[in-house]
Amino acid sequence: MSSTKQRLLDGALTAIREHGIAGASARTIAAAADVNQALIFYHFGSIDDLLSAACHACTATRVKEYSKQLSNVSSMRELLQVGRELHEQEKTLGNVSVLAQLLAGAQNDDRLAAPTAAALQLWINEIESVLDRLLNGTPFGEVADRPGLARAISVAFIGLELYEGVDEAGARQVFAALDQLSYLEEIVNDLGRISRRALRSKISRAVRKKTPSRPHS
Amino acid sequence: MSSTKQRLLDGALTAIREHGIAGASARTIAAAADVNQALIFYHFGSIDDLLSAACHACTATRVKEYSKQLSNVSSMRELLQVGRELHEQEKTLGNVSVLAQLLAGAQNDDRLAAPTAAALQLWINEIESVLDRLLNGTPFGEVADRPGLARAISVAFIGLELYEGVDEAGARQVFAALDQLSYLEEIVNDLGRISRRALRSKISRAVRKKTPSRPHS
DNA sequence: GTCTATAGCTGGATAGAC
DNA sequence: GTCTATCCAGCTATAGAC
Repeated sequence: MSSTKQRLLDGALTAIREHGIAGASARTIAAAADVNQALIFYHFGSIDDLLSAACHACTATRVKEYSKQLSNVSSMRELLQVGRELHEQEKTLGNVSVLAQLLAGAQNDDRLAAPTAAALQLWINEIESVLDRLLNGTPFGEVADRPGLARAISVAFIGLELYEGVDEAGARQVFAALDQLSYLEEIVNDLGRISRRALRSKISRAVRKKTPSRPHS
Repeated sequence: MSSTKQRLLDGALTAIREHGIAGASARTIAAAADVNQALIFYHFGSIDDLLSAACHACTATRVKEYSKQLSNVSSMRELLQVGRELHEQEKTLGNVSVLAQLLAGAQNDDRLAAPTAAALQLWINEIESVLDRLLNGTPFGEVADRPGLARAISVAFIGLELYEGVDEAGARQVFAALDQLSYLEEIVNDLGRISRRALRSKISRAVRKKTPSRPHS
């Protein structure tokens, strides 16, 4: 990989972190990369394409970094703990989630939408495989919509990252509340142990009685 | 209220919805408001101040609109249903959450941060009062961190709004999964009825045994 | 591959006539 | 309060020398 290309990828991330998606221009990116501005177009064709490539590379790296920790997670509480560490690291790295900025920018830029969705999907896949492990063997696990839950967890985290930027104390409170909530999982599991079979059939019935959500595209 | 001021507030929202926070410039806003560009500075002083005022007014209106529905909510499932309606309406209104765009912009603009946090707080307060009603009398309600949970729900919703913009089908899946999850609430309540006192003490013990999250600032 | 230079816009903000 | 006109900084993108 040509060193310039790599510098531009890094510079794009720096620019997003320091100026947000709105301020990630050819000039700020080139300055952050310490590279001539015109080289962005030579190597990537457009700003959008550079941002997309940078976001994908950055996300892939971070998913890999956390993949091992996630593979050791054996409860919702532990998953939350990993989320907390990830959140702390994001804050240290520059107080902004690159993915959240791209998501915001993608709302009104069609060329950014698909690459951003693809980057987010990397996290979703990772979370889904954690859920697979956690839910196997539990009463709820037999009927749980794991892809849906994985998406819910991932996008909720994005929202939290954005919230952190405007209310740090509030974000801490969210983590405290989720921590508390995660204890309910164990309690439900305990209760389940009391009459596991009854619980299982109750869950199946309750969940299935609702209008089936037909997959749609 | 001078009609021009109101037109500018509306125009700012239109511009955010159509172009995102990055494209909400004096010129696009003035065009959407059908008002001379220089009047933004006469009436509001700066773009940031206009955006802040518009965001606050818009959020206050929408909170009021949904306040009655929220006051009738008597279960998590119903709360989710209101969330779904709100989400559908946002989509119809222009496929973008104004608050989410402001939140993204506020990450790197200090003058936007506090007003955005204040607007978001309007939703958080509303959700918190719903939680107060829902949790009163339940075993978990006695120890639940309601302000924290209200924030968690609110910011998760913001994340979902952003996700919708890049993956519509994925967002639908999230709602389906949450719907499914919301049935667990009833099941847990049922189980609780079996041995309510045992459950209550179990929850209290479990939740309190963790490191107390000291309020911090 | 990298540079300078520049075209052609759009940005926030202000001055000053009315 | 509203308008025109304008300053100047910043923007994306390209042309063309090296």
